[in-house]
Amino acid sequence: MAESALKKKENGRGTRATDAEETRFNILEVATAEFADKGLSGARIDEIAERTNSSKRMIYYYFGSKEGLYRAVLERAYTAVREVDADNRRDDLDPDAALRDVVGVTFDYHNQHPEFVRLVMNENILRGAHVGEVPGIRERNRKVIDQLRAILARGVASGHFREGVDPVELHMTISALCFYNVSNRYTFSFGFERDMSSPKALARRRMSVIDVIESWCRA
Amino acid sequence: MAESALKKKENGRGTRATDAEETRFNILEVATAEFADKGLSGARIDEIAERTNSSKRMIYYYFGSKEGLYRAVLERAYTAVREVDADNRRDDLDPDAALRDVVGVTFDYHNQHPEFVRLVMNENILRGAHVGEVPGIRERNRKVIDQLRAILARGVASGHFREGVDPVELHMTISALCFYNVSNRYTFSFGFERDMSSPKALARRRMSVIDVIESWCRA
Amino acid sequence: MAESALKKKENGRGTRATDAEETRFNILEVATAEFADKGLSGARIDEIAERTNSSKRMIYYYFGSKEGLYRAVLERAYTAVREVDADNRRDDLDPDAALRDVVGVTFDYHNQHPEFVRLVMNENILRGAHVGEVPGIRERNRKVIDQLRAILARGVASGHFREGVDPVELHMTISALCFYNVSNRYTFSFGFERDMSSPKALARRRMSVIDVIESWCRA
Amino acid sequence: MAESALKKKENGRGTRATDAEETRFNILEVATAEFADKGLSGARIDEIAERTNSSKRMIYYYFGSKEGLYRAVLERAYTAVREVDADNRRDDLDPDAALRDVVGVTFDYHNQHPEFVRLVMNENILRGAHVGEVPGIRERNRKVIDQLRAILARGVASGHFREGVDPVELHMTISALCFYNVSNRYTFSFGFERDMSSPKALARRRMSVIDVIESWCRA
DNA sequence: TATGAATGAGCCTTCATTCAT
DNA sequence: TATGAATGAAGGCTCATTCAT
Repeated sequence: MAESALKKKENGRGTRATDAEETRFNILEVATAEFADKGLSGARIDEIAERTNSSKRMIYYYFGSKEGLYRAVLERAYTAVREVDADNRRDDLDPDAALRDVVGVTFDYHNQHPEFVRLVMNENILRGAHVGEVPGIRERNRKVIDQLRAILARGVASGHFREGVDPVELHMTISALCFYNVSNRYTFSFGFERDMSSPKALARRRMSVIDVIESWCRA
Repeated sequence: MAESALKKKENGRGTRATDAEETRFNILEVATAEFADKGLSGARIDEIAERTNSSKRMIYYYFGSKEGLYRAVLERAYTAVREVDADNRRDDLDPDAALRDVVGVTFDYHNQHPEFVRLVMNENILRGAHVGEVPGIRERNRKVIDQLRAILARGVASGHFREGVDPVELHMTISALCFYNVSNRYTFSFGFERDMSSPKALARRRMSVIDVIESWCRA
Repeated sequence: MAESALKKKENGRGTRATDAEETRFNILEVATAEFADKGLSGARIDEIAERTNSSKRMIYYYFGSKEGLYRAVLERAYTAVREVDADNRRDDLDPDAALRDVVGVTFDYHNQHPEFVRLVMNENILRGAHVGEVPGIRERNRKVIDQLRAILARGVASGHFREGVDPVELHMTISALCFYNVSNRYTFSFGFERDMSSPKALARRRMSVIDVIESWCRA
Repeated sequence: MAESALKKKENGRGTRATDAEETRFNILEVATAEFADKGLSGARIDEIAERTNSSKRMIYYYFGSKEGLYRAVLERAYTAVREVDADNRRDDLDPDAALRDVVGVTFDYHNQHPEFVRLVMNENILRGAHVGEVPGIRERNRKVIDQLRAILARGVASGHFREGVDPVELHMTISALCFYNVSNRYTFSFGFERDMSSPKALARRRMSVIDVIESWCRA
């Protein structure tokens, strides 16, 4: 992660700047957990400050306000996703395997990052009030769509996939299936008395989701 | 809706009983909007009271606490869904048409009831803290699953559907696709610059979702 | 007790009046317990009403206000004491035995009626704001003092008691010793790790108190 | 008083720390008056805050809750008593004079500190719910008992006092007589039409109380 | 850069009391 | 006489934010 690197960033003048970045980083870590846990209105500045290595005053010093801190948290979460996607190169896989890989990786990321899912849920509760101020989201998404479009094109060319699958629709479908599994875990697993968190249940669902996507694209 | 009926419930003695139920009903309506809008912690009892025909004191008279009111709202929302499902009889449709109907109705319900979607989102933010106290959820869900199981069985028998589709997985898939379209509307439509609310966009997505489900079940 | 008699008071017209008195009586019983338990400000009208056979409205119907009810409770408690004192005739005892009897009976009454002690405590917390409106207190007290004065006089005449003991001072001394044992039971028994409520402890303290009074009056 | 000393506590860095203690002290002073006046349930946080040099918010900052403030007040009152007792050395007085001194000082303290008496009354109304959390009470009391035991022993040795007087019983008797004179002032002075607050009345009662104790212990 | 103290506005909740029937 | 519904005022408590040092 980029943030880990920041922690040890050295400079010639001493340790001051590094301390500042460490403080910022530490606050963000704590705040991410809090906002993901309770939402914007449910989180408490006092509680965040308490779990921090620094103080409440520092939160305002660095982030200006509760909303400013929330925005910084949201941005950091989206940035982390971007980095994951950027890492993946699938040009050497055949279209079908590439698609399965995209779906699988997406599924795994959501499960491994419930805090991201919860932040996005909360942002939608707020009707996207702050997402507009997070830079770079659209660029990242275009890349994601481009990648899917390329895979689809290769699949159509190779006869694996049917024509007419819109890459944005495809992404929305993948995203919905992966997101829901984490976002609605509590109400669904209670209401349908079905475990959704065990490795076994996740593995099974993972396969189902891949299967859904594949059967939809197949020629 | 059942509540509308209550409003006019007649009794021999006059209108008193009806007034109390009207008050309760009115509070629930307003509270549903508020909790769906801002979540449990974001909603304000004062604001709910203001938009009500009665007073803050009456909220506590009838519901005991903010959480008590929230639970009543949650229960009412789930009850409303149950009633919709119960109304639908699909025995006279062929399996394929029945399945398409189920998906379409589910899709429409979510779009027409964003407040339900938002309440469920919020309840998941709260890690399902209150859903356990809403009676009847599991019974209703069993009926939903039974209905899907029957459709799947008929489809397998007629050769339309493949074997091995688990009805709970199927429901989860349908639900995810319909839910996400409303729940993540704000972040998705911003991030991918795609309209998700216009009648045209909804009609298109509705078809896609039906198509996803159908192609997954098809033999 | 006079109140018990009221419960069954019959009249020619039916049961209406009796019901009313029963209601009043029942409210007073419950209110006495509540006010003795929590004090005037700590007691809750709602809770009193709940434990009553009737309703909150009836409390206001019969007693006008929370304070009115409190005054009625106070009056009833003082009336009960009066009746106990009136019952006691000690002319046939020798002065020493009579004095011992007065002290013993007073000690026992306080222990058997902690609710009376607590009501008086509370009234003193209120700086005696309502005791002035309770009729008959002074008359009763004059009788008590007269009785003590007579006993002292007989004792002086017989050579048992010294001269110069003021009957009001004597009553104050008796009262203080009997009252404190109940009123300060909680802080004292905690602070000095001494049981003050067991039959054994009470019997011992009873003897001490009698002894204190006796040795003070003895010639 | 220890608190007065705290007000001027000096430190090298300036006056900040002192300000905080002043605020705490000021709140405690006002709260003591309020709780002594109205009891725990009768006291109003708003009113306390108003009479303070600081604000309602500060009360919660320093004491957490109304009960927390009440406990702090109770502790301070008990601490003050301890200090008074600790000051008194009576080894150079003969047993009789020492006992008279103990009783007189106790009598005076109660009269000069009605707020202490009222706090203890209130705590007993609450059935000693908080006294257990006040540290040091038992230690202080043991010292008081030890002192009495020593006086009694000296008196028995010198032939002034009889044997068999239990020091705890003695303390209870002294305490009862001194406490009652303040605690039941309102109901008693009304009921018996006797002044209990004038210097003259107090002086007279003081002598009586000393006399009661003395005659009880005398050989 | 850092910290403990302080704050005003507002939040959830409760109370004694009254009204309509 | 009796009851459920309703209320205004206030009570305890919490929040995000700022100040003094």
